[in-house]
Amino acid sequence: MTPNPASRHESARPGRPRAFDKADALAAALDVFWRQGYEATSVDDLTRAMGLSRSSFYGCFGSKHDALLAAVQSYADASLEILSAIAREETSPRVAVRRMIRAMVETEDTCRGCLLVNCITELAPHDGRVRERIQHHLAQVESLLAETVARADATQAGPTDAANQARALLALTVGAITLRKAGLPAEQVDAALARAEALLPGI
Amino acid sequence: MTPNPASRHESARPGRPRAFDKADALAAALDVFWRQGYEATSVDDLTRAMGLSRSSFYGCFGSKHDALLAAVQSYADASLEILSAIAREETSPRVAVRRMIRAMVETEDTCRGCLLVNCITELAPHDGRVRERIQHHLAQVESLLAETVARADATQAGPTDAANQARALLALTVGAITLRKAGLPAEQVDAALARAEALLPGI
DNA sequence: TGTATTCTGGACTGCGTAGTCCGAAACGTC
DNA sequence: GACGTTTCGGACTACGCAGTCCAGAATACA
Repeated sequence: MTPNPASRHESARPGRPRAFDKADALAAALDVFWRQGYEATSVDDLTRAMGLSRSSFYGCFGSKHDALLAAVQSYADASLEILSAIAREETSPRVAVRRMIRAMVETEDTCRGCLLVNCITELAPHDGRVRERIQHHLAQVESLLAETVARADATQAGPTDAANQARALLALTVGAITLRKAGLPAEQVDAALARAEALLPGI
Repeated sequence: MTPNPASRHESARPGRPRAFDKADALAAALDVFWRQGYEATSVDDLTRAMGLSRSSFYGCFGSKHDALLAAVQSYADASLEILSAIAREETSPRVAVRRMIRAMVETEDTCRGCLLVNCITELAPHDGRVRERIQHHLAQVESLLAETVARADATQAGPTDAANQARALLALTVGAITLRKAGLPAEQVDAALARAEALLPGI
């Protein structure tokens, strides 16, 4: 085990400085996990993509599993930042919801899907730490959607209803991401999304 | 490679007869793939669950990947049979759609999700044979849903609209399966599904 | 009974795996 | 410049992996 993991990640301490940027390395690792999944990714795949030796990798990230957790956290943080920026800046709640869903479905390379969705299907049932982080993120996204939905229709039944509606939108989004990954053409998935969005009251 | 794979799977030929039932063995393999995924499953896991030796496994199924394809096919066939039975027997199109979605979401053990959804996220982008079979199955399910939706509302825009609506329902279902796998409680997912279903016209 | 054919258990191969370890290099500080 | 600390490259370990192979057992057919 690493003797004192936490203290090794601080800055401004004596000794030879790290020759790589930790954030860059994590981004590279995230990319590999995103494309290949956890089990199908070897530490050699990671170190090659990150440009690190094995000892640098283990010294900095602890283990393959810890690196995944860090990647998941980084992805979730970035994703939530994008979504809350939309919620913050877009005055029309309808448009905000549409843009949030589009932002989740249309990543740079749709056949990779969403890292978090990939981790749910591959790992959630038997990996408690991954599951917890993803559940937390899902809850945050759901809240964000629920707030926006409630803003769109102040006359609706109540917060429970807004939560249910937000969860339905979330399910719709996750399903759209998965159908895209299965190879369905973008137009078909978009048409289905548009059809579903148009039917939700207040949106 | 197996010299003549196809001819080895017929019945009534000379020589020592197989000591196990192929369908039972396939069902056991399917179960393991379903729970663990493809990469995380070793051939030892499979042979142990199936009660076979390695040579029996390879002699009968060819390879780990071929076994997965057979399991996927078997799962898809059984799934489609259940759904078309509902479409055939249920006179109310509304109820039929609701029951079909419930049948897809509520498998015996929801934390395993759906084998086909699992295979999409794990394998679809880089495994053409798995992707083709799943795409074919998704198209069949979508057709079935579209027919039922059209039956519910003969006055609607047309077959394209029914297809879009069916695809939206499919996305919703796939998303609900994934959220269940992520550990969201059944009541919450059911409430979201009910909310979404109630809003689709003609359902 | 004899023969051809197929199954079966288990040993075996070659390779890929996650993670460890050590000597040397590179830095901050004194 | 010397010292303490950290990083780095790469060899190394022990094990798990998918797939092969073979000798023997079990059957159908003649």
